[in-house]
Amino acid sequence: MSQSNFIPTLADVAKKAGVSTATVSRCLNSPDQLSQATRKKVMSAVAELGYAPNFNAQSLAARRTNTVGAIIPTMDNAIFARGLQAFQEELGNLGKTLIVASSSYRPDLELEHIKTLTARGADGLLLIGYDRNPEIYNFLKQRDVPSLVAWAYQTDTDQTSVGFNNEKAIRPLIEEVIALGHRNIAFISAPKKNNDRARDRVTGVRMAMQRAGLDPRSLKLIETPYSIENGQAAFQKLVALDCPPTVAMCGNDVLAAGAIKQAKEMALSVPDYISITGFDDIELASLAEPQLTTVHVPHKAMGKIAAQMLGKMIDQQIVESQELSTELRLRGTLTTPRACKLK
Amino acid sequence: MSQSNFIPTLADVAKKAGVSTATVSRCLNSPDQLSQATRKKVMSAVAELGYAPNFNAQSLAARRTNTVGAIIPTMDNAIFARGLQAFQEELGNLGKTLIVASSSYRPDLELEHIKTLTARGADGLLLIGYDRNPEIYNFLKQRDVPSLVAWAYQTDTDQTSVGFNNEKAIRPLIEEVIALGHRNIAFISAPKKNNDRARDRVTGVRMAMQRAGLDPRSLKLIETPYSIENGQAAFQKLVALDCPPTVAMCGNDVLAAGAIKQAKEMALSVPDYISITGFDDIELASLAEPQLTTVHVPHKAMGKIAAQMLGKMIDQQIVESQELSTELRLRGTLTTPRACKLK
DNA sequence: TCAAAAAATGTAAGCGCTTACATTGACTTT
DNA sequence: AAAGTCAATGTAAGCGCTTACATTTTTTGA
Repeated sequence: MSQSNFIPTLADVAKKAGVSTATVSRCLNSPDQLSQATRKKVMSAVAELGYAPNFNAQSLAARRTNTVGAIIPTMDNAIFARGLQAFQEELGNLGKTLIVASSSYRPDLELEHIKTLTARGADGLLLIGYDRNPEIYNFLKQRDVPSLVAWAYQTDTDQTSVGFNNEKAIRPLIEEVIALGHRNIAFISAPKKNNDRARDRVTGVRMAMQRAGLDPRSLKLIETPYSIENGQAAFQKLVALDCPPTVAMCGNDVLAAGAIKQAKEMALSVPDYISITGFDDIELASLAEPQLTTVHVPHKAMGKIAAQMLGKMIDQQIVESQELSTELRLRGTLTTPRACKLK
Repeated sequence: MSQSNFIPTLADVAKKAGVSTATVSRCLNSPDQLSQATRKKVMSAVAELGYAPNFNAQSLAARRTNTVGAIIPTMDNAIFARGLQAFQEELGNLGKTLIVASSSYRPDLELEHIKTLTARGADGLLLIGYDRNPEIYNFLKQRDVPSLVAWAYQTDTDQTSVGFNNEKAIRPLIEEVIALGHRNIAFISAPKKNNDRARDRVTGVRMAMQRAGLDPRSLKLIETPYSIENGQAAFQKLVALDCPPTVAMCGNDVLAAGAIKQAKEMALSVPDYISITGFDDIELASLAEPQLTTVHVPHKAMGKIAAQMLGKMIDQQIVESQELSTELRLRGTLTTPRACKLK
């Protein structure tokens, strides 16, 4: 307790202010219960000592942490980084702190993080997508921790969510592709396993093909984790095919960026030789050359709304799932297929 | 305590295993102190009850949190997102959790977050850059919280850091610019106030000009926060000048991307009419058209090393600041100035 | 003016852990 | 066989807060 790094406690403040610890606690948590005079006394003691409450003690005693956890696949993807940034800002407004963990798209890691965050007493959890072991949902229910699913929206579940329906979101895009005359379609997707968003996008494409009288099984599908390099590799595989597709639709913009890059390296004209589309509309999309045709997703808004919803859920309020709308962004990488121009 | 959402405590485990709470605690924290038999008993009780320690109680009692805090300007910038992702992964390996806060480049917010994170008992703090009120450093010292500065490296301070010297990092780039014959140079920087990294880059440029016999005051400097739009606006201002520069050097790649975009919109050829350079070498850089000449920074490695260093600092080990090296990436956006080709 | 109600404050029992210290046996030594 | 070691475990005192309940003070109303 040398004067140099002495950390004051509630009791120190109480002594200095000449009141009980309960009063100090009240002064900090519900000031209106105190008389003006006492409040002033306490406040100046707080200021003088530079007191800051010990968070752990606070949480332990009050049984709430004012902390929410978010488990995202990776921060190293603009869409999550951006959404999380907004999420965190709004959380700050609500007086809550964020703890982030990333699962690297691995269910086992996700489970582990969920347990850790729960042990830390997270008041609520933000999860990405629906797909996970029911065991996890049971655990959450058992622990009574509210959780919000983001980046996805489904109606056939009681899990609250904020996001969009991926199947529906990709629909205008695939319909445009088909309308332009494409019949030889490829899709570069993230691995569909454990990833409902990726899966729903593919399903959306297949359904539209069916509706248009095309054989959904004719879709050339490649699954590969999101990254520029993987996008390049997948694209290369596609154009090496006997009968290369006239359009390479991509599960997200990062993959699409890889495809564009590879096309350039191979001196294949986009979109004249082959069209390319993305999903997400990150900055990259409008910076690419030509600009990427993609589906715009309101990541920032989603993060903000997620924070508000989770805040309410933590306060035991009933919250309805919220569907956000996405928007087709037609830009330069999509045109009619090479074989049937002017068809 | 209904069977449904009953959360077991240490005491419950102890009772079930027929031992004292101390034994259970030891079993979890230093198992080798126990006899094989007891350990087994305890472990199975733990498993049976699905026990997980309450983090807050743990921290309160043990006076350490196994948590580190990071305060970054924004997650919404690939460099920090990437660095942080690596930081967090490595932290996970060390059994520590990360709490992130973002300051939005505002010193007041940074201070506030530092206080919050300290109150939460963060065992250590990751900070970006050196520039901050001495009051903050005093606070940290007083509270005895180890802190590591990243994304910068300076020798004339006792604050431990991991990063690179921004002045030095930009040197090969500006020297190349000058060597190519550019004499009318512009620099689009982030606001230099409270941002040593931005400032050092400008200083580096000025110093090189001086060394080359150019007047450093002739540097056309624009300060604007990092964003594509701001890059565009700044670039527009530059080319509207009576005597537009032959090269627009940018404080980072995001600004540079904006500049390239604007150049395209104005149909000004890059690099023939005007050269553009960036800093950071984010994915964008090699995706742009033409590819951006920039300075490569090892963000991922920095994040990882930062975690290791901070881990050691928390364990009271002495740690030396570490300098990382950057590398010039000459690509397509830089060439000789229009006025003096073949000079 | 005085009892009753309301407001302000104090008392003290935890919250779920860790850990210094005490205790208990089982083994060594001599 | 007594004394000393040492490993394994138990006891219990906190860690710094919150909050139910008790107590005191002030306000109110008739």
